[in-house]
Amino acid sequence: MAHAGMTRELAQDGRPYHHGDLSRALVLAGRRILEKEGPAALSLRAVAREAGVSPAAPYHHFKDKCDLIAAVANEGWQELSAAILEARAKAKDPRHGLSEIGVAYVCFARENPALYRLMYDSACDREDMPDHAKDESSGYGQVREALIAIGIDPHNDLDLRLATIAAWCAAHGVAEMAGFKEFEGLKEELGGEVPFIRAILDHLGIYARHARTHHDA
Amino acid sequence: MAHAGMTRELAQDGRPYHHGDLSRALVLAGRRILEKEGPAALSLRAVAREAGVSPAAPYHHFKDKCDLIAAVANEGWQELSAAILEARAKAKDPRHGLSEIGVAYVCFARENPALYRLMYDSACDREDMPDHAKDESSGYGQVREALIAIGIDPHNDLDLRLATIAAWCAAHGVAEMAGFKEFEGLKEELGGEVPFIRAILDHLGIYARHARTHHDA
DNA sequence: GTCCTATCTGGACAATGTTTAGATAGCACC
DNA sequence: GGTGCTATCTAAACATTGTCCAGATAGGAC
Repeated sequence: MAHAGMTRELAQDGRPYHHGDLSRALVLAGRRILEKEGPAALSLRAVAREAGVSPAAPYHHFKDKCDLIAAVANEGWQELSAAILEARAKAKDPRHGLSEIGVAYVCFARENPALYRLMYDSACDREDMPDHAKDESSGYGQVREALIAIGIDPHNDLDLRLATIAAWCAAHGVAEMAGFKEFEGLKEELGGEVPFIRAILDHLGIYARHARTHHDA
Repeated sequence: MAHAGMTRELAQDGRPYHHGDLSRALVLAGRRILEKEGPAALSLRAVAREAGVSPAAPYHHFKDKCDLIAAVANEGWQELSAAILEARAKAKDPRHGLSEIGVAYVCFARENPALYRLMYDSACDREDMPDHAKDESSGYGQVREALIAIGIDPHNDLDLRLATIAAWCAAHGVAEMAGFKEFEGLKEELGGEVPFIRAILDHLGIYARHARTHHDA
């Protein structure tokens, strides 16, 4: 058989199953294609090709093409969560926590634009926020604690919820808009992309609150 | 010929060419499909079918599929511009202008979710903001004037530009996030979608500034 | 060693974006 | 008023995509 050699070749590198952990390999292949060839090239067949399997193979691990890209998106959300966690931990003054979260969020989106769009699209297709955004320990919870550290009354639940959503909306908006090339001049004026992001976020409500209390003090 | 009758039928309503103003007809067909069957169904062939022409016909009016959907998106931007203009005009107190713009922007996106996403995608594919957003008389200019009315120093060009961008980012962020079904409970608590949108925007920097000056006064 | 089941392949199908050659019709010109 | 020109449209074809199905393959349980 022609593909007997192929099977052996793939089995050589000690993978558990027929072709190893295809599920994982497909997700990795998907990200590779996304980064190198853009979102338009991210087809099921291309992913299968990149992983070295037939076009039908992915259907044993994912119900759909959507299901596969949802898995890729999920990886993205995990990394974003990690970045948020790290950013808040890195802030010396807890009052800067939210601001750092915002910068980290936007920076992640700017460094992985295609992935971020995939992440949002995938979430929005089911009209449901990704689990990692809702998770207490990584997304929603981190923002809420940062807001409390800034001075939002933790007992005013309505206000706290609204502020959390607002912070999330603002970060998403900046993340997606910051890519337009109209802003390149402004970025240079401000000395780079990160200062630009900070400047925009500073104009946005809760993100500016630390600045205000800072100025007031 | 089979299509001779068809041609006559379309020529009856006084259109200039073979099948009339196909360019326009295709854009309208595109929007109809987008509304009724969602963005996934918006294929070139489906649009041609809906307009009653062959799959190759659109290529005489649009260079690409992208070019066609860009035309659909362009219509969307025009309507959004009109909505913004109207919202600002309707505000009694000029200090409420920006706030009204924000609500109108988000409401438009919520009423035409598929179209709004198409608009953003189409703009972001060429990494270039849509012309209507940059236009002095409809997009950028309206926001800037509303900001000046709110008290932003018109001579501080850097701050004015940053504030304009921030306002745009915030509106975009809320527009896209407001669709998640996690917020439905909150919307009910606040008495509908518009109050919800207002509440979020009020937590976002410049949109809240009128509220602050209002409270201060 | 034999069966079971998960996993993969090859081939097929409909649908899509796009191109090509050829038909059609409005328009200018003689 | 007929003749060509050119824009517009059709029909047919091509490669590619998502998806499904029958059959091959192999790891694990008994």
